[in-house]
Amino acid sequence: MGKSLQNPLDRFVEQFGIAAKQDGLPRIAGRLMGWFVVHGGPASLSELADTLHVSRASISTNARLLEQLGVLERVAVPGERQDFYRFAENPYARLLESHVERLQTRLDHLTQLMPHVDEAGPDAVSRVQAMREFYDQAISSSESLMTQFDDAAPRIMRAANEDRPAREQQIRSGMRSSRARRR
Amino acid sequence: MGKSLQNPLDRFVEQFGIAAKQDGLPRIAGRLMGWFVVHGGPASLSELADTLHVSRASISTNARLLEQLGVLERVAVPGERQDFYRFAENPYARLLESHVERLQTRLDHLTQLMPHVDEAGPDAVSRVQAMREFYDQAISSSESLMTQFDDAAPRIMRAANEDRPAREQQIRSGMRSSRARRR
DNA sequence: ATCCCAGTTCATTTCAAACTGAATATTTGA
DNA sequence: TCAAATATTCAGTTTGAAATGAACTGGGAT
Repeated sequence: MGKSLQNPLDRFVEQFGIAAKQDGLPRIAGRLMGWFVVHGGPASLSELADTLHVSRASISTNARLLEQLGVLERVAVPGERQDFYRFAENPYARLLESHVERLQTRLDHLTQLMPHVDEAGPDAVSRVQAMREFYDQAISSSESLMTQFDDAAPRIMRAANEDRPAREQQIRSGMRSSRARRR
Repeated sequence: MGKSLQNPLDRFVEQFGIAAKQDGLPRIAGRLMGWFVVHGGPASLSELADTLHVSRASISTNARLLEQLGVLERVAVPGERQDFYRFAENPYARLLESHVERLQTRLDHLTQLMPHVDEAGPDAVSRVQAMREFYDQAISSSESLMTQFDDAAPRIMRAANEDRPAREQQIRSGMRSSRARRR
């Protein structure tokens, strides 16, 4: 069993499954996402259930979850009755949006705490303030990152650069980076 | 049962516990962290086990986990044999470091995939490249955020501003922010 | 109208992680 | 060195989420 570890593509799918668990998503959602990163789609639910060796119910549930998160999109294939999903053209802005929402919730908790924390002493007040500041900065940072992956605003800019592919700048700076395999 | 929901301070501790689960930490680790944000410490393991109503074993394990993450510090209290923990002066840089490490792992997986992904077609190559770029940017963003909360570099700056408290700038900009309770 | 096909929902099962109590190790003080 | 106090480790239990199979729903086609 576990024969899939040989093939690099399958291995990647499994790695994504593990990674997903680490940030609170079901393992199957991660494997689905990994599969679509590689294979793109469109793919039907039955197809996916078959290749990932999980029940159709799980695929259905998790595909809809990923659709919710903006990672997958449902597309119609002419002459086919089944639902098809494919990897969204640009899921990144949406992913960041979800991330920001989580951070915002934490910040809200801290803010709700503020009026009551003084009864725990003046140090408590500054600890909470410092943490609020941290989340505030983290949110700003993620929002700023979002704009780099957002289709809406950049579309205006892109008019002036229509000759080159939309993502080229991103990809090039990725290539330039020496971050690969460091650590 | 569940009487703690009345007190805002306890409620906050529980909220932190839930939040911790969402990013893959044990619930008790989150509750501990929340408790220390409010109460600061130093506190002994027995004390913590008592006030959070969990076993001493769990406290021990999770306190060490948080120590590992740089959230808590072990301190000696004169004349006491027990270990005492307190909230770290500045856990934020460390927290970001852990976050960056996780992102880096994902990026590594993508990089390892690169040499094999072309067999899935040219679209696969650009999807993986786009995702690598996303993680690359996310890492840069978090690292840049890190510098704002890092004690090491700013310590040089601070020499010129020794008259005012170290965290003041952070706190003030937190006050200025109008992010609270939006959404 | 009825049959078929595909997707969703739901009750149940499975499984992994968290938590616990007890045993063990370690440290401190006499 | 021994005894007392404290921390850690570990085997077992509990818990909750994830995954499943089966029942249900809806929507085309015949």
